[in-house]
Amino acid sequence: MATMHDVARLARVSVSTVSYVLTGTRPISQATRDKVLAAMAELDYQPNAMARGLASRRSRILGLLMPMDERGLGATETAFVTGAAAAASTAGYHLVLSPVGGGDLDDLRRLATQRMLDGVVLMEVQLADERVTVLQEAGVPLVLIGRTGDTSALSYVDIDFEQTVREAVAHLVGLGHRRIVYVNHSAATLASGYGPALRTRDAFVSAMTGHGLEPVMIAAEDSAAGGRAALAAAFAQAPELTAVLAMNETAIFGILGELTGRGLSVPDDVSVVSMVTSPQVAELATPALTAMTSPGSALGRIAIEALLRHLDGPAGGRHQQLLPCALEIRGSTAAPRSRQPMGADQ
Amino acid sequence: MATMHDVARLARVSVSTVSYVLTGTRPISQATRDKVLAAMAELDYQPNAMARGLASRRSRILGLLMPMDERGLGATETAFVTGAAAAASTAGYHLVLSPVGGGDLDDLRRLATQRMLDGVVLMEVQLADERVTVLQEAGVPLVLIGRTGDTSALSYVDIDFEQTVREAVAHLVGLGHRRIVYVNHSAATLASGYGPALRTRDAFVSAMTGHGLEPVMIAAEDSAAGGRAALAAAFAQAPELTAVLAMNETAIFGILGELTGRGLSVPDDVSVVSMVTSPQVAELATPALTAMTSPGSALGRIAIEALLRHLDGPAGGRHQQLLPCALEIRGSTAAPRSRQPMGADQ
DNA sequence: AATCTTCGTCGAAGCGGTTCGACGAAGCGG
DNA sequence: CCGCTTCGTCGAACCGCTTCGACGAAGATT
Repeated sequence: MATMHDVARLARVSVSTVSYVLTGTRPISQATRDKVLAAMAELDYQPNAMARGLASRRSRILGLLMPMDERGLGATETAFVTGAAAAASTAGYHLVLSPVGGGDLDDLRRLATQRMLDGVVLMEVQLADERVTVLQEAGVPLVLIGRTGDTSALSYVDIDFEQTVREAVAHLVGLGHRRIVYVNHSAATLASGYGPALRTRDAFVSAMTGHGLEPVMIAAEDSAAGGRAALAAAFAQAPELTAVLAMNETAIFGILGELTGRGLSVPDDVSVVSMVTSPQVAELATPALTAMTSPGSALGRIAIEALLRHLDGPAGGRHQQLLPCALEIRGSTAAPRSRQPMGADQ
Repeated sequence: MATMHDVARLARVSVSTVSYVLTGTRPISQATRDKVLAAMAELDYQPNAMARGLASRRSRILGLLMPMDERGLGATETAFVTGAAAAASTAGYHLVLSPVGGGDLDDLRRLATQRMLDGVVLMEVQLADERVTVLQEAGVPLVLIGRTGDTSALSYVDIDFEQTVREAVAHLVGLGHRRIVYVNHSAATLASGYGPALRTRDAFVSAMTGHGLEPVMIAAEDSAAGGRAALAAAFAQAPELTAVLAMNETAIFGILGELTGRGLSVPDDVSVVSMVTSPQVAELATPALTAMTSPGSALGRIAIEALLRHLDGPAGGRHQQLLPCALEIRGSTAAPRSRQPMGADQ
């Protein structure tokens, strides 16, 4: 393994010159630069990341802390990760994914405090998130995906749930639906302060009310069984429902199964819209689901770019941005059977 | 940020003594150790990972190179990752996940060659995998999940596909099925030399032949549409089929949809077994799928443990191990309608 | 022409640890 | 009682790179 000294000797320059060629910190004449580059190529030189990190006090490693529960990562999260990785790589940074579950805050603290990470992107932030506190105390630059309850001081990128729900509801209302049920995450999730669940709930209420319609929300466990139960509950509360809006990638399959089980056809009897859903998952269902597609990879890229800005200038200030999901119409929505489309209010 | 010097000064010992307390490389008296530990606690000392890595030539970081395609990570892969992360953490190592796609071999080479990773676990290994070559050239200790074509020189952990297929077939045959179709990954995937697809194909042929039955295999694209097409092809080739064995988590939903579309009921008309499938996914379907559950987290743990053994003693030699999937019977398999169970051959 | 910048390069001092050789103090057998 | 290990500790030399101050050679300024 060649070192900088080897390169310097071969190129007949000093080590510092080699370093300047590498980092561009000081001007170097073209002739010298060429000599050095030739020597590096000949020796197949690769800088030692540890030494570089120690001397420069920057590891050039960014952490992406992601949740890893038993359910696995959806295509949405994956798009997010690849978007972030690409952005980091472009900027010459490595992105390491750390599967810190809820429990191991200590592990997180260690990572942050050992100066191994220049900055961190936090996924799936809770409204009150201990990890944020830990990282702030450790003084690690931070960008959130999602928002804490108090959004004042931190940088974040998040899905614009309000806008997304509004669009989804408008789509259904535009088709002529009046009785629309929103299937959210579980009651426990809501109680735990999961931002997306709470925000969409509120947005749904306000969107429906805005159309002069009555909002009905059902909480569903994240499982197929939960979806089936939720649909039953929905019919109990709103017997004439003609459309279901759901933000629960797991439950939605139960919902569809139960619909079929009741002899109801999608979309003729009941329209279904799935929110924050990747095209891949939407296509799994028969018929393919009309869905609000999340801006996954853009979200990842923007988060990393904001983080990098923080590293360069601490004066950078906060970056706060919301991105809406895009409506993609597939086979699971249509005008309700019993009425004409009403052209509604948009 | 306190350094070792600060700790040494406060404890009135030399830096090397502090280091020995930390690493346990040399004996230290209890009295001194206590003084040092007290000083560390008081200063809230955390060793600097970079400095430690530079001096010791070990980063204490293990890499897990995982594929990140658009489809996302299944629960199977996730279990794998969490198993690996837990094992690494127990041993005092960090595990970083690197989402290296197919393209960026350079990025991989850089990571490996910059001495940032002590060792690497490679997921989703192809029969002929360039990444293996790159890493071997870089001299990075390596453990594979999956196997290359030539298994002689490398350490690996893999699913025992032969055994898994044999069990799945035995289950169906035991129920009385005679016409069983195997839905594999796509023809392109097979052609690309994807080990699991090839091994299960061979195992299926041999298992069926062993029962005196004719093996019928269909290649399916990894999509719901692919599954539907595959089922149509299956009925074309084997009109009286009563059971489908599938190893394609995506296509299986299309298969189920198409079955329902044809007015066939699962499991009464056709039994379905899904291979290398997590309980979470199996439960998504209605009825829940009888599946061969992969030993995900065990696989991850074992891979990391083998890797750590490589780091300690290069004399460690290879570690090669196969783990079978466990049959979990749910609602998608039953005796075929037209015949009695036959008690078959086990 | 003398002085002042700017440019390009060098040498050396760290960055925060690990590790090796050395060395005094005990503990030991003979 | 003496020489010989063993134990516990220290000092110093790195690990491979960045970065700062210095300095000679040009080019610009007056």
